[in-house]
Formats: sequence, C-alpha cells, structure tokens
Amino acid sequence: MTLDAIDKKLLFLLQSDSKKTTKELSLKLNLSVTAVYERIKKLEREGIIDKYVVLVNRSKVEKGFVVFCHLKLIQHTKEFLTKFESEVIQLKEVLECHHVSGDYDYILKIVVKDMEAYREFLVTKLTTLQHIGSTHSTFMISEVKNTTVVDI
Amino acid sequence: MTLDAIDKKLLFLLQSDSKKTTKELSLKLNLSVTAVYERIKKLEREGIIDKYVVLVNRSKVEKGFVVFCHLKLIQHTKEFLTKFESEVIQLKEVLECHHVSGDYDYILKIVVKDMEAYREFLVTKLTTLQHIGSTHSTFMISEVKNTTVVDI
DNA sequence: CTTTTATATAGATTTATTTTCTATTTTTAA
DNA sequence: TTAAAAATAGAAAATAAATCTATATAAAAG
Repeated sequence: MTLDAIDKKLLFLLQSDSKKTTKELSLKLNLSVTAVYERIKKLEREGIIDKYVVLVNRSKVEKGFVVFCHLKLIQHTKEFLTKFESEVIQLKEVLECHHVSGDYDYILKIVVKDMEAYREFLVTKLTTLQHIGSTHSTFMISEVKNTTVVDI
Repeated sequence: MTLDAIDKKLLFLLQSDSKKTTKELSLKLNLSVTAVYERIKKLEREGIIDKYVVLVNRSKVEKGFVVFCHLKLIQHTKEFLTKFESEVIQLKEVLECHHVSGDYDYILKIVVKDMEAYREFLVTKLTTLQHIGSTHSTFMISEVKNTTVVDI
C-alpha cells in the first residue's frame, strides 16, 4: 500500500506514544475518530504496524550494561551460519544479532547487569556456541540516542 | 523498587504485547484486574515502564537498509564530544548512537531505503558534522534477531 | 462527461476496557 | 500480638474501542 501524509504522521505519533486515544489522534490529524480508527486497522492488517509494546528503562532494572560484540565464525558454510544463528537467538541477553558484511560476520548487541555478568555470559553462554572463531567486545560508555521511531 | 516474580512476568508480557487487556493479563497472572492495574500504574510511576510504542515493520516502509557506522572524532575534548552528540541526535536516519570504548568513539545504527540513500546520507549529512575524524560503515546482510524485550 | 463502483469519512450506537471506589485480606513492622 | 501499611478483590462509574448506517469523495467504466 502507499502511505499518504496522514498515514505517515499517524505512524509517527503511534511510534512515539501508542497510548494516545483515537480521539486525541483525530484532533492532531483533523479527521474523525472513525477515519483514524480505520487507518490504524489498515496499517495493522498490512503488517506495517508490526506490534504494540512496552519499552522498559533498562537502567532501572539492572540491565544498564550494554556491549557490542563483533564476531567471526570459523567457516562460512550455510550449515555453520544456520546452526550459529539458531543458537544465538535463544540467548535472552542478546537483543540484536545482525549478519553483516566486512571484517567480521555478526554484530551482537548484548544487555546485562554489569561487567561481571558479561564475563559470565561470555564464558558460559556465548563462547560455548558452535563454530565461533573469534569475538571482540566493545563497551558502551553512554547512550547518546536510542529510538525505535523510523522516519517514514 | 524491588520487582517480584509477578512484576517480572507482567513486564515480559507487556514488552511482548502492550495491547493485552488487564483482563487477559489477570488470567495469565492469576490476579484480579485491579491488582494487575495497580501493578502497571506503579511500574509506570517508577519509570520502569518508560513508554508505550508501536513498532513498524521497516521492510514494508522502504527502510530496510541498515548500516552500522563506526566513527572516530578528531579530538576527545568534552567540547567536541558534546557538539558532535547534539548534532547527531538530530539526524532521523540515526536510530542509535552509542559512545563506546575501544578502537573508535561511537557506534551508530542507521536506517535508510537503500545504498543510494545511504550514500546521500553519508555525504550530505553525517560527514558534514563537525569534528569527525573517520567513519567505517558495515552493512547488514540479514537481521538474525532484533527485540526490545529485556529479560528481567 | 456521466454513471457505476469502490474507498474513505462522519456521527451515532453498542460493546468492551479502564479507572475509581469501597471493603477485605495479606504483609510488614512496632 | 497488635497496629499500620500495602496489596488485592469485586462492583460501579467513566472512558475508549469497535461496530453500524449513512454520506461524501475518489477512481474506473461506459
């Protein structure tokens, strides 16, 4: 489907705060409640709106330690990639895993309590996965920006 | 505040789907609607629940091209860091910017339409920021895992 | 250019959910 | 062991979502 300016503004508003009522949205968009409601339902049906979620303040739940781990496999056969990927997605400390081009194969974003928890994770979980060649950890000093809002 | 097992399960459920009604949650948690409601309100007051948002399927809105950009500044004075950070957070293509330890100063996660859009972004926006020393772009081949759910 | 069809919108109504209120129960601390 | 505080339950009130019917707007066909 093609998104018009109203759809884009609607998506911006919902990406920023999905608790807004259709009434509030209708005022900002100069539409009726029903028109807004139907547009939202359409965006949901099309899968453009993927899901509604709560975002947690990580620093308030002892998960303020963020690590980027750059990882190489020992081989790059489909079998090895698939095996590694199926295992890494199981690890709850790993919020993101991206297969990437360049000097290494994967970039992982890992969230734990502190350095000690990371050491434990690395030794008992990550490096026990099969086919891992090497890992290189980069630690977050501060979070300058972190948003889920995509500009459409 | 200290979170008990019910709070943690509640946060897991809401992080996965914030559209669940308090009725549905109450059934899963074996609590009354009011008890669930009060727990949610407390988590909001404490700032543990940061916000409610819609997550958009990027590939359906022509923002499926993800780049990790590793960046160095020419100097590391507070002035230079602050200036750079205040500018980079304005860029809507930059979803994440992390100040990190190690070989480079920042890791950026950038979302655009395609390689051509990235080239345009790099040339007209990112590299025009002040105090940038060097950039190194790594392109996402596939998204193995990408979740906002923090295991508490 | 007009008619037909489909799509989008508005307002009213119904249904569902959230929020508030009061009463108990449970937990914590004195 | 008792008093105070916190958490929970159920009912009532307030609010919002979802549905329905009618109208308007836009796209396609004759």
